[in-house]
Amino acid sequence: MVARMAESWTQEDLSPIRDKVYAYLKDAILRGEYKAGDRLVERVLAEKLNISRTPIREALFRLETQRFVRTVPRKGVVVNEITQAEILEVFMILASLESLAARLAAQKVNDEIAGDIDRLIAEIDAALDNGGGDEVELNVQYNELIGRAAGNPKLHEMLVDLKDYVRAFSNLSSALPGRTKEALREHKDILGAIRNGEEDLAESFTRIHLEKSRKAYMSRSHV
Amino acid sequence: MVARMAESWTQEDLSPIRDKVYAYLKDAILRGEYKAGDRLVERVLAEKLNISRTPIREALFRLETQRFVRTVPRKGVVVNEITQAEILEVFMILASLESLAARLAAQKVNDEIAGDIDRLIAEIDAALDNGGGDEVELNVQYNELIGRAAGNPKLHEMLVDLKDYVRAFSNLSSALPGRTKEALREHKDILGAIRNGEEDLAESFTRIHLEKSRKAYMSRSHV
DNA sequence: ATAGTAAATTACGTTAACAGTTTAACATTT
DNA sequence: AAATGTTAAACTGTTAACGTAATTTACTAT
Repeated sequence: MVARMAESWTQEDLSPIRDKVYAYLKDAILRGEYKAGDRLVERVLAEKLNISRTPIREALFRLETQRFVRTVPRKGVVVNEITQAEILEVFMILASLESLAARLAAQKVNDEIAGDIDRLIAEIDAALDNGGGDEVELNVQYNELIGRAAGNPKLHEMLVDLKDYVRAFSNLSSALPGRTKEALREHKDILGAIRNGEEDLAESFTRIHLEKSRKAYMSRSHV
Repeated sequence: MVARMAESWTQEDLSPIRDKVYAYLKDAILRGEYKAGDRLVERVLAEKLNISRTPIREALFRLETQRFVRTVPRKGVVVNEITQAEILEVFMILASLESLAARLAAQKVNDEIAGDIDRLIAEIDAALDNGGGDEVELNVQYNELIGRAAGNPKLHEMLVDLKDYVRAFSNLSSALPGRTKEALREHKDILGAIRNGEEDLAESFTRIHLEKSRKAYMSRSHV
């Protein structure tokens, strides 16, 4: 039938252009292609992506409410420059919310989640032995698992946003060489505590983990 | 000088229309003028406010990223209906972040903040004696004070957003008759703990306060 | 009378054009 | 040569119009 083909086509194309632009720009900022202070000129972007200015503007407004860019009235939008102080503020908030998530996950752990945790721990072990693996992917899985286990989608969403925010403005993408392995081990400890339903331990481990991450970031950015 | 006059004039008119529309719509949602499920038709709003659709759209996009409305592609935007579960999720997050703020405030308390706290406590006492006063204003002052004392603007901003969110979708504006006085007393306890630099106490009081607020909300919404 | 279909209406998605402001270059004057 | 005034280019803010998809309405045929 033609209808089905048309449906799959429109389905693909149903997402407004603004969403694609938003994804493109956010990714570019997260990857460091656009750096703090860079101007994002609507017409330039419109020509580059071969669309009109409107979807660009709409994407920029979304980035503005998430503080990735700031718009100066009548002047334009620039990639936000962020102070070290603000990053430390976010680390503090992250510590609070991540430990909450860990505690909730430990409270609500069940057989299904436990199985998922076992699988992820096994993958982490393998990565630690083989000296690497895809740490980024493991990190994503870790966050997804905790988010699901905590049973609080709103919390998960906020955590994702906050981590994106930190990542964008601290160039944490290529983290410290020794730190990734350490982080994996810390994740293992947290997952183990959650698996056993030990709320207090899961929360403490998470707080320690975030504190170490913060120190690693600070020692790096002071160079 | 002409320059100063011109400056104050442009200052006034510098804010784009979209900001005014955003303020108008958000206020309307917070006041309950637009309720969950109501459609917000761009053209209708544009005619009502005597402007074109574009600033309307821009304001709606901002409201969308803050989850006050949701837009269905090709259909339009409606005021978000929120589940009870999600409100409870937000209460949990609020408890975590507010207790963090209270702890930080207690850590960083100084003479200036202590003086402000004393003044606010005196106002609360007066309100409690006179049987009321402007509780809403006292609430705002309480939040501003804690936000300032905690020295974490990002945290303060998130708290404001989350509270707006809860307020919009729980019709908490006209709270329970007995609850406002109780809340004022709890605020007093928290402020006292902060004033004395007692971190643990400030955090505990805040957790208890939020837990009571949650229960009050739940008992109310189950009617 | 009902069901199915076609037309008209509605409303969003996008584009293009216009208006107003800011920035920058340039010329003029001291 | 420096400073100031003027002009032009660039960019955002806003409007209006067009295209398209979805919904509703009305009409026709059974």
